Amino acid sequence: MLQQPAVRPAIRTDSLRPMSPAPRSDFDRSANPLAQSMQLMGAAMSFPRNSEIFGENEPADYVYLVVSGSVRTYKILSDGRRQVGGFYLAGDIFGLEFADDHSFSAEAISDAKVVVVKRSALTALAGRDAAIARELFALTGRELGRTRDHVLLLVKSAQERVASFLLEMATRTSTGNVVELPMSRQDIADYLGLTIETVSRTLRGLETTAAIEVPTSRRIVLRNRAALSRLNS
Amino acid sequence: MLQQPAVRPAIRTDSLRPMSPAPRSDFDRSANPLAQSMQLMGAAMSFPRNSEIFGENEPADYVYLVVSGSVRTYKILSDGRRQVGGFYLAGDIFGLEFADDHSFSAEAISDAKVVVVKRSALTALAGRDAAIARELFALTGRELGRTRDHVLLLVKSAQERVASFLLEMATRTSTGNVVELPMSRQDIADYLGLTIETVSRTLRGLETTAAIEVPTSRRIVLRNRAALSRLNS
DNA sequence: CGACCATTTGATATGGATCAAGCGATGTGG
DNA sequence: CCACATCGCTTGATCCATATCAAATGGTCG
Repeated sequence: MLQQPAVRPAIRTDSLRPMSPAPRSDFDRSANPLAQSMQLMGAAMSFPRNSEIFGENEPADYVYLVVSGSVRTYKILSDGRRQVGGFYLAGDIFGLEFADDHSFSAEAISDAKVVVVKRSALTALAGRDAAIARELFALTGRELGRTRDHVLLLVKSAQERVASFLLEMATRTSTGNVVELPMSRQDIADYLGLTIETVSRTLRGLETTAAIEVPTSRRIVLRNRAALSRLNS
Repeated sequence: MLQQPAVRPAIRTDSLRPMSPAPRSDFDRSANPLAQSMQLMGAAMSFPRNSEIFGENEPADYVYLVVSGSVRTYKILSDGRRQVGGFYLAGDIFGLEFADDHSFSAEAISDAKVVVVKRSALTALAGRDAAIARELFALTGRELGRTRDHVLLLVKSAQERVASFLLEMATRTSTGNVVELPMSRQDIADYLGLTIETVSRTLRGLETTAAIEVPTSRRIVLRNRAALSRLNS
């Protein structure tokens, strides 16, 4: 059901160092002033695939910017099931909290470079710089919007959930009609509130109706966006 | 399935007037500085039961504070189903948006008094008053937290959803173990992503196990919170 | 090559939806 | 003030989408 027991490496301060020249998938940090500031203020860290970045109930003293790779946030429910709260790709900011502690855990989906900024430093900067404050507020608003969409996703049929997910990923990665999924079927299932079997079968179903192609399990080609959107609700 | 077609009264400016002496269930506005400011800045309006306060896709030019009564926000999905986003009781603020338009509709569940504040006025005030800005930010954080909890709710079993809902309502209304529900079974069902039949049967089930009592359909007595919490996940 | 792990595929079980009545409270017109 | 219509809720019978259990397949890495 749940995948491998989470490795839990201590945060490795030896990997704190200035960013090296950007590898291919690094985020263009000139785009977003908040991400830009975080780059300047923060420390770059590397997290190997499946390693924990922070844990639920740990103090939320840092905010994180994905430079490369991708990240999932999740929560383990009392019955052992895992609910994935969201996926964060290069350029995305995660770990934003309003309470003292994190309400989710975060793990690297693939080897990830992340810039880590002290939350207190960020709020202090927001106090001095109104543009940053606005940006931070807007970011929170986007996170809220995304979470509201997640709620809507979870009341739809399996087909609708998978179709919505694919369209969302296509928008976020914007590589034409080819979506490279960084996450496993289990991650997708736990995000959509389905089982891996249902995700797999649903993808197969969409392939059968020629809405998508699945050349490899991590690569999906959208063949008929209109059909997917029609399912989208 | 969906209840009566929404009445759609124009906003009645004749009800714009200073607050009269608080009726019994009015919110104690001294508690929250943001609510306090909204009281001062805003106009009081009354909305009859089931009337629309704002509609999805309308410009989000106002923010709302519930003075008395209660409010639901919701969205109609393409297949006609309704998803309730949340319930807002006296003292709660709703209608907060970060885009130009509302992403949900809002209706009065029972006759409701609401204070309406221009969004631009509120953001202007936040620009001048750091305490208000903080409060607004914190409010957004709470809304985000509540929405994240809603996500977690929707992946649980019917029993767990209903139990969680009852516990949440008990916390929010804090009338000991007696919960007076302002909303219909249909409202609850659409919030929990279930049908009214399932909500009804699940309440009956909880009653059978002596976790709750249901003296009238709108009144629930929590007899065994521990049992409910155990279901809560 | 062989082991391991993710994914797919198949067979069956089940929780909640759907369809269909029944029931009780509330309000309305005669 | 009663008979009756209405509406929200409950209860019952059946169906179906997705979960669960089980096994086969395929890709990756030592």
